[in-house]
Amino acid sequence: MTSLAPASVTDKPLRRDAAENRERLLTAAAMVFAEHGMDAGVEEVARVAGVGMGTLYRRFPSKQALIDALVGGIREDLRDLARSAATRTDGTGLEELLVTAAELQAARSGCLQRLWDHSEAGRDAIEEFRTRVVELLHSAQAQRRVRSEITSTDITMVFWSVRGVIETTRTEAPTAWRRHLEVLIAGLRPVATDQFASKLTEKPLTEAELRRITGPNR
Amino acid sequence: MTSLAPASVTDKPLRRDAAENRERLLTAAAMVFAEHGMDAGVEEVARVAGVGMGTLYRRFPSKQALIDALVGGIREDLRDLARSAATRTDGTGLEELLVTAAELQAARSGCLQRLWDHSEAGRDAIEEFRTRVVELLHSAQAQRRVRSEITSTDITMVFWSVRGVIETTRTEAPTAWRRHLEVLIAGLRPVATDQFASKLTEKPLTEAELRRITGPNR
Amino acid sequence: MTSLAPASVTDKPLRRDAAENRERLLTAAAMVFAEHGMDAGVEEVARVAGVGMGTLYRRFPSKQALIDALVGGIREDLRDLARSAATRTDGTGLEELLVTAAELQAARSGCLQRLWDHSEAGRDAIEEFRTRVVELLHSAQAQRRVRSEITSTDITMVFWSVRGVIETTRTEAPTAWRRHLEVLIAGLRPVATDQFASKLTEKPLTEAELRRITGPNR
Amino acid sequence: MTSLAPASVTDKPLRRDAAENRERLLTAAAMVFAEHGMDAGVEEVARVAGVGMGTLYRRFPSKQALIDALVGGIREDLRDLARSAATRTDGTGLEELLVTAAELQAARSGCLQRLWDHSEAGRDAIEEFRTRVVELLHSAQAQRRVRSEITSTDITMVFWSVRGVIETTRTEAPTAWRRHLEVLIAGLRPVATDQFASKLTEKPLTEAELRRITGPNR
DNA sequence: GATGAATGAGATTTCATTCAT
DNA sequence: AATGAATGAAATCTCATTCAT
Repeated sequence: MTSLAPASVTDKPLRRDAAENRERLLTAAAMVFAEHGMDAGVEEVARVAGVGMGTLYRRFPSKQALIDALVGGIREDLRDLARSAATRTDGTGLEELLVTAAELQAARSGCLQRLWDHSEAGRDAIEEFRTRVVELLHSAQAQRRVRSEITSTDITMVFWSVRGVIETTRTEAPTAWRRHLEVLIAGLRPVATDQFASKLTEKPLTEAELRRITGPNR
Repeated sequence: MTSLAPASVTDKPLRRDAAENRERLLTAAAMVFAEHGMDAGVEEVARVAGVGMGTLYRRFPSKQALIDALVGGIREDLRDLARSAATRTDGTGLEELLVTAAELQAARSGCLQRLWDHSEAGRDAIEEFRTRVVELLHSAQAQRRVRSEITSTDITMVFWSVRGVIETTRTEAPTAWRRHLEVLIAGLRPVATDQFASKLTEKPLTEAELRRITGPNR
Repeated sequence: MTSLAPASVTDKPLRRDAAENRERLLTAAAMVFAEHGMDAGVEEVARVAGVGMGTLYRRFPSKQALIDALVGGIREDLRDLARSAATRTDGTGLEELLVTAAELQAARSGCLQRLWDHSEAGRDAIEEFRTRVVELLHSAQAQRRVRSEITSTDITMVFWSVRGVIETTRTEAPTAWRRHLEVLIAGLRPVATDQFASKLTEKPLTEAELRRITGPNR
Repeated sequence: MTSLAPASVTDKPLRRDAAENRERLLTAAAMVFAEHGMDAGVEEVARVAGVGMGTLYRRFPSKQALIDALVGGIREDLRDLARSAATRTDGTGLEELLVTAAELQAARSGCLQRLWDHSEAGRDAIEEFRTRVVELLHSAQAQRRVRSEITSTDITMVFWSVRGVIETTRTEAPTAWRRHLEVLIAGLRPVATDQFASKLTEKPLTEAELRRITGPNR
């Protein structure tokens, strides 16, 4: 997993102390937002990071920018997880990704509601992530680990779905989502031709709809 | 489905106009919170309801109380949906409830994050709801519509899970959750004995954990 | 002289207490800004007005809006002074206006630097003011009280010029501008044909330039 | 005209690079304050000067000190202009000074409001300036270029007055003050004995008042 | 000596709640 | 009882000044 928020390659590198403070602020923000939600004050974030308010605002020009940096970092981590999963050739990469991405969401709860929305931060990363998901899905389907009806948007909805469980259980049962994910994966499997075989009858979420949800805010 | 928020039976009945204002406020709050989230101001709620701030605070002693009333109403509606599903005797009641409860969550998005937490509002309703879920699950399992490994906490997590999809898609694809719910239900089905049969290996969420999540805040 | 800030005719009238607070805030702002400049904090304004911060921000959505209201009020007062001066038929109206407008600037020092700039507040009033100045100038010239070379922009510059004296002297010699205005008016008088007769050689400020200075900010 | 801000004779001379930085900072400050007013941040000044914040604060212990240095420089320039005007023996020195001092104010707009106040910077220079103005006035009066009623404080108010025009017009009509100054000078001329002869009736600003305005802050 | 990051007090603005009309 | 104006604590953000590198 990469650092919380690597400096963009186009910006001049930060001085070492500045970069350190940036990391501390992102870590602190992750903690504070995870605990109190994104309504938590920036003062608390600065306090936890052990820096002054001015430092926070020197590194991030607004609270929103801080949140964006957090979200961007998670999205880059998601991309890296997808790359890693893509190295599997036996069709299990998708399942690996479902698990590792859920672990990531569980570890970074606190700004998950921004993770899947229009926000610009980490756009490239999330685009690559989605491309990898398509490939991983095809590979899984080729190996008959996932039935052919399933679309990549169905997989994307699994990430959203897991988020709902994580946010509800994070405090009291922080690994409960693992059980739920097993049920979800079971739902993706090819179906035996039996009495209650669950053929999907609803139309999948279209790519266009997905882009309206996660794509750039028009 | 019951009224949005019937006065508790222990309170003296409100005058008719007062009761009307109460309903208007709850309806307005549902709309406003659905659109702007619970960070929306109470002034906006009062404005949409067409009443003054004083009236809002006469009916609900705090913003929290207003939210609680909303949540309580939804919980009572959930209970009613469960009662209704319980009238089915063919084992399909659980599936009916999963769908109707999701429809309810979709219609009442805006305070869903409070729906499944500790809050006191509608406690009795949510307790009865859970009892009914247990019965419905047993009935479904008796009819082999759901495999025996599934526990009632697994079902509860389905509600939480659907919430994640609803919150992400409500604006752009308000029925997308239906497709996802199909996948989820497929995951509950008995598994054919084939290569990738999805035996659940993770331990289910325990009743105790569930109570720590949704039970009274200690 | 009109009230500090008459409610615009298009807005619904304020409740009496609200209107009172509005006036108190404008009066307080005039005092505070006059004393400490426009850098003075809004908290001080609220304190002097004897109201809470929230009240200030209920009446004026931003500090800028408060300043605009002040400026708009002064501009309306300027217009009224011009109207009043216009009732004179003996050519002395212009001189009356120069004096009364200076008195007004002296009484409302504190936001004078905004009085003559692009700001939108009281635009109609300032436009009428300028029209009246043209008429008053013509009348004065017809009576040979002002020499014919003088343009209305020369008169406008007299207002700006007086402001410079007022701002410098307001604390220590609050009526010093009266003497200076006499010198200025002497400079407007017809010139006897003597040795150092001051024919004006510089081109006057054009109307177009004047509008770029005081007109709407493009 | 002297350098922007020669080091005080009592300080040890600065190293050449330090002196250079000092000049660059003063030049930058003049530009920045002229454009954005004295509310402009010191960071902007340092940026324009091409030095770091630390350097700025090494040269000037506070923002106020920077402004004082600017003001002091302008005051020394004013003194030099007065000295230069004093070389004229034909009574036109005063008029020359009025023009050149106005040109200086126009060129150094940005801290004009501090130029004529209590601030200590360049006190000696401004004192000499005032002495020269008295001499120049007497000379002009001896040559009948200025009428005898005019006092030196009247002349001082002309500088303040011109400032008002410069500050209002500097962006859009940077030479408009020249026309106004002509009107002002006309107001100083001896008056023909005609109908509307402008005898001055207001008492002039006294020396004592002037000192309260521009003298040391008690 | 120069740099620019860090500081934190103070500024503006918001909003849940109270209260006079 | 209803209204909406008033309240003020708390939030976000700025910037003159200090300090570690």
